[in-house]
Amino acid sequence: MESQNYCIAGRLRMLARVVTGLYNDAFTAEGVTFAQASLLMYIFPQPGVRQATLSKQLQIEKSAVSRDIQLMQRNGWITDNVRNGLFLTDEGTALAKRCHKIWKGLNQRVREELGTDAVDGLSLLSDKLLTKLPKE
Amino acid sequence: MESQNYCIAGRLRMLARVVTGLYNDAFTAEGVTFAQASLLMYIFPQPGVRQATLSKQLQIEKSAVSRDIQLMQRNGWITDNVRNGLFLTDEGTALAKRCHKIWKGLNQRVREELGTDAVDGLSLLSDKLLTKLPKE
DNA sequence: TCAATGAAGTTGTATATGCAACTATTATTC
DNA sequence: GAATAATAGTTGCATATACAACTTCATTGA
Repeated sequence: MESQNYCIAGRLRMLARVVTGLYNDAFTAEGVTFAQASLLMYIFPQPGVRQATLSKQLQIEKSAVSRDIQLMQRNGWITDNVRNGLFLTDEGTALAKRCHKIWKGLNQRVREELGTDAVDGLSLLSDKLLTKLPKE
Repeated sequence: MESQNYCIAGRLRMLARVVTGLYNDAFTAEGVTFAQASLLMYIFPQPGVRQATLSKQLQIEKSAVSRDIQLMQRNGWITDNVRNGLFLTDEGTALAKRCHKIWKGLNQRVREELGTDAVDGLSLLSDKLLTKLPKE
């Protein structure tokens, strides 16, 4: 092999940019970004979830979560009193469901196009990266 | 398998956040972010490279490249007359070399900790994602 | 030559993130 | 129960990105 010394971080960041664009396109019809749709879909099945929990689950810095939540609240998708756990409004709930439908189809399609091996490759990488390299 | 339906985009984005943090830490001593170090290391071997080329190589939107470059220019790492190709200043060149040294060690270490299989998994995923799913 | 095209860059606007420092809330210990 | 420690959330500040619209140049035809 030749280019077998590419940058792990650089490659992952590039792929993240590419798939983000791909997924974002699928959600523009709903007027949400993928990041927002993702949060909606994380909150939906765990009503009352704490920002700190989402921060760990998604590995997003707590201040970033705080701001994402504030934005979603301004959009009317999350109720007030954020410090006592997160709850979707009716509108937020409906949106989360529509996003999930979109996501399910898209993610399935992407998995098929990538193929089992590539997806398994991601799973393996993911496992190693999240368990072997956590901040000590 | 159970959790075999995770979100491809979500996972990639999470991994990108994690490795970004890891690589950023390694560059803080030099006062650069990984994103900046990466650009320096891309420009170094291709003096006079165009923003449009970097945009394609890194899959970063051209306006984002433009702003990254402006910032690096303000930092004194890139010469003026950006519209005629990018050139590192002496300071930028020296910094690029130091960054490359840091990167080489870190990336090697990360590769070893991840293991060949995980890295191959990333390579495969990368190949599929960049060839099979490009914006039509 | 000069108008039409197209590529490259820039700028307005917005989101997504991170780090540090600060505040607020809760839990622990004397 | 009050002081202290720990956890959660927020805010100031900065970078990284994206999309759309605009500007600059360079190319190409008639």
